[in-house]
Amino acid sequence: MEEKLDLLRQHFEELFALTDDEWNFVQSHFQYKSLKKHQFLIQAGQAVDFEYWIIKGLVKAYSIDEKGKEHILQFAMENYWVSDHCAFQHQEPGSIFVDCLEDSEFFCLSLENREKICLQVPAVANFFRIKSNHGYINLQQRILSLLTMTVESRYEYLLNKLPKLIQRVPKKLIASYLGVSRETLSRFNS
Amino acid sequence: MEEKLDLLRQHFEELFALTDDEWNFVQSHFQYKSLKKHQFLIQAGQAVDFEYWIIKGLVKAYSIDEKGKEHILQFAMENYWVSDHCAFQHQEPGSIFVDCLEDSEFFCLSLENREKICLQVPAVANFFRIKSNHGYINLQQRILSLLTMTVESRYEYLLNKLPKLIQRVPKKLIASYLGVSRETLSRFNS
DNA sequence: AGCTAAGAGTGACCTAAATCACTTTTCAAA
DNA sequence: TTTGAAAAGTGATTTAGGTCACTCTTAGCT
Repeated sequence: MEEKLDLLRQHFEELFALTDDEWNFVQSHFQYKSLKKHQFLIQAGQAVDFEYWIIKGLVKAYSIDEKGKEHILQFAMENYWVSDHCAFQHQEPGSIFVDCLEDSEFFCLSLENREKICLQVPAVANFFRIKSNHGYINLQQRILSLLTMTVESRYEYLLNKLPKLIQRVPKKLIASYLGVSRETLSRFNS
Repeated sequence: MEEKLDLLRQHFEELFALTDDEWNFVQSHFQYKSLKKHQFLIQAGQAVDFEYWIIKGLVKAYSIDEKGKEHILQFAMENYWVSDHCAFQHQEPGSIFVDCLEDSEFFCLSLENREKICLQVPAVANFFRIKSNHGYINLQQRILSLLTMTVESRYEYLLNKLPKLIQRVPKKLIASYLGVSRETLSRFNS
């Protein structure tokens, strides 16, 4: 467990250094969780008590439409943060699912604890500020790619941006992430 | 100008209170700018020196594809923050345009000044942390709406979410925001 | 008030991608 | 090592939405 917490500390300190005292305070607000492939981290309709930092593994966050079709909002792996951020922030029942594509391990942070460590340790507030900002920028680029690019160039762009991800994820899920049918994506690869 | 700065202070204090000293420090890092309808706040290819808080007015942020077609990334009005966040954060030439749909006024914040006030005043770091988080949540919902909803329901959703905006913006721009052609949107309205 | 230009509606036609149906390949669990 | 299920490929058909061309309407400007 010590090494796992070290990874988390390194993750924080990529942006802002923490004193040992600060880190001890911060780390005491996380709890550990481990799940097997196919298990759910978050289910629509249920309370979303945590955001999760992924120590190891791979998950998909997705919503299911009226026709039962799955739409991938995000893939998240080592060093990523994942949650139903909307439900988490407003402390209401979630509307998306998050499940494991591989056996995965997480550090869990409740909203109360997040606010506590942000108010207590300014470096942590700044960490999440910068992280959120990066996330915002990424989502803006994804929106632009959905609005401006063809399916084919969206796929190439993703291949280029996250090559390791593609190896770990079935193509039908990539298709869903790109907003295109499995069949159409298949016709481009070949 | 005093009343305008008061508006900005109110905006900050919606989330976290500031002492008068803190506020004086913070506000000294902003500068005022005013533009007429059709003038550019940001142009692709040029440096993006600021993020902008909108005191009054309405702007559109958009990118232009190879065919010269405009794709709206964001509309922003009173109390919104707008920039080419990606270029701003990385201090590189921008890739989007922002221009005024109405005469508009702004408070401008440079990256250097933003970091300065965030490190100096934790409440400001927390303010931007929460704001970024809200922005992230909004963009996730927009992505989901692009992936899961039909054009018609995306339009209804937007009408419902930002009714005042629709009144101030030509429908062809709404169409562009929704990722659909002017003609197709027109057929739904009627 | 009159004029220009932008915005908006609408019909005809076209195309990219969805859908459906089926086959082939890959992989993991018994 | 077999075997059943998930993943992936592919052909035929359908369809939502794009594009083009034109008209009608609205809003600034002088």
